[in-house]
Amino acid sequence: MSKCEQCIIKQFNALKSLTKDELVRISACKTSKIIKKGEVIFEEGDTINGVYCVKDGICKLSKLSENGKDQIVKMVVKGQLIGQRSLVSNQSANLQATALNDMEVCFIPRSEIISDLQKNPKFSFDMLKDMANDLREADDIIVNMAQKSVRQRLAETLIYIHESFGVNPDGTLSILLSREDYANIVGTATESAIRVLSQFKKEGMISTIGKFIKIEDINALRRVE
Amino acid sequence: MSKCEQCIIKQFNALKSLTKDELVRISACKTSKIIKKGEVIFEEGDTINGVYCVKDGICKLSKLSENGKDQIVKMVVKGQLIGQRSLVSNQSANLQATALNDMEVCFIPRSEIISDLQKNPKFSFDMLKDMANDLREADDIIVNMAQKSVRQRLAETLIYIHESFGVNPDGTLSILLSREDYANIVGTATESAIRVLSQFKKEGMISTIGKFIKIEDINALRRVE
DNA sequence: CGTTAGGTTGATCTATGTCAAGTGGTGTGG
DNA sequence: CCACACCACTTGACATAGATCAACCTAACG
Repeated sequence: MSKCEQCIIKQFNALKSLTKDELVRISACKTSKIIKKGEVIFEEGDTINGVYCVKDGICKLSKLSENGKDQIVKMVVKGQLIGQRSLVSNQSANLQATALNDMEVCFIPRSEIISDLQKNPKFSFDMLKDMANDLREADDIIVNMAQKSVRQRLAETLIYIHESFGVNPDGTLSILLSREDYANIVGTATESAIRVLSQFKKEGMISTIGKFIKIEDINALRRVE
Repeated sequence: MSKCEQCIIKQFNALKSLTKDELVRISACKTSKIIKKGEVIFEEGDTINGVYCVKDGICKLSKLSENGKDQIVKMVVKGQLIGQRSLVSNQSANLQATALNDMEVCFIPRSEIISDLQKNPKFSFDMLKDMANDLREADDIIVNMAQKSVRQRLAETLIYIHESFGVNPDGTLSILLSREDYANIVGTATESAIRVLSQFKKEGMISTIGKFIKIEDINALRRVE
């Protein structure tokens, strides 16, 4: 099993602020898991008892509503942590995490991390920063949900994915989402998302290569009103 | 000027985890302000350079969207802090804070608080908990926005206000909001909010006493689909 | 091959946004 | 103290984005 103190992934999250000793200790009790595409890492109500550090792959955090849809709240990629919120507040998960890719994650049990949070102020300050950032994004999403049209939200989602998660060599979005996933991000019916996407295609803003989407005119997408 | 170490308000927020010495130091450099109803404490883009501790009154945190509406994201009452997010991430405010009442707040400059955050792990852990809580609420709001009707959201808003902020002696909601405020919380047009409220009234779930709203049948509100 | 899941399109229906008109209360300046 | 203006509120009529239901298509996969 690889060692946390040598893991480059930690550069991208709060774990970078742990001391070498702390990392060695964590390394000793962490477990590494492979998660298949589509598999659920944890669901709403689960007691997670630790955090996951995503070494590879992508997952979505979503929440089921009574009407059966699940709203995607955030996407998490390589380098980020999941489960911090539950860890800190010591509550069960309020979101479900589902792999969108095959993933590789490390699980660090609660007890280890909590003691570090309480002893290493740099570490907890870093985690605070991450959470502050998530909070800001969440607030922005609330405003978008309330005030923008499906068309606008979908355009922004495409731009966001393009800019945050990058593209494949052929220029297609590196993250492959189903039409239903897109609908669940913008909070609309699948058919509506489909219609808007084909509209974008007709207007030349995007194209499709197989199942993949390629953004052809990002500025046009930005101009969508 | 009153002293932080003796202030009972701090019980309700992360400041309770500061040591007596830290509180004395903060007390020495804090400033106290009276803010009139309707006044803006800070707006989006402002560099706040500190946190506000709400000693009395209530304010709304909102964000303006391009179309001119401002979406209310959170309401803050006596005992809570505002500006933590910006403080931690060292960014300008992404929300506007507006007093809904006459308020009394203490302003604590950034430099003081930051050093405590970096030295006192109990304090930063407490703030982390607060922020984790905010984040959870924000995620829940996203899901509600995406999946529920205006009628449902408004019903839930009334319940939320009733349970979180309490009632006056005559049973009316202690927080007085305009119809526009209600609309801006649920993210709808003012006229729509008005219509739904009068519907609730017609159905006997709420009544009005002057400008105040009284919840008559909270279970019926809970049952709103 | 048949079966299945995802995708697409068309035809409605409905919640909600928008515009417009009218009411009542409240404060201000003459 | 009145009249005016202003603002929050209310209600009606209408327009429309988006949900829902249904049919069908295509590709993957046993």
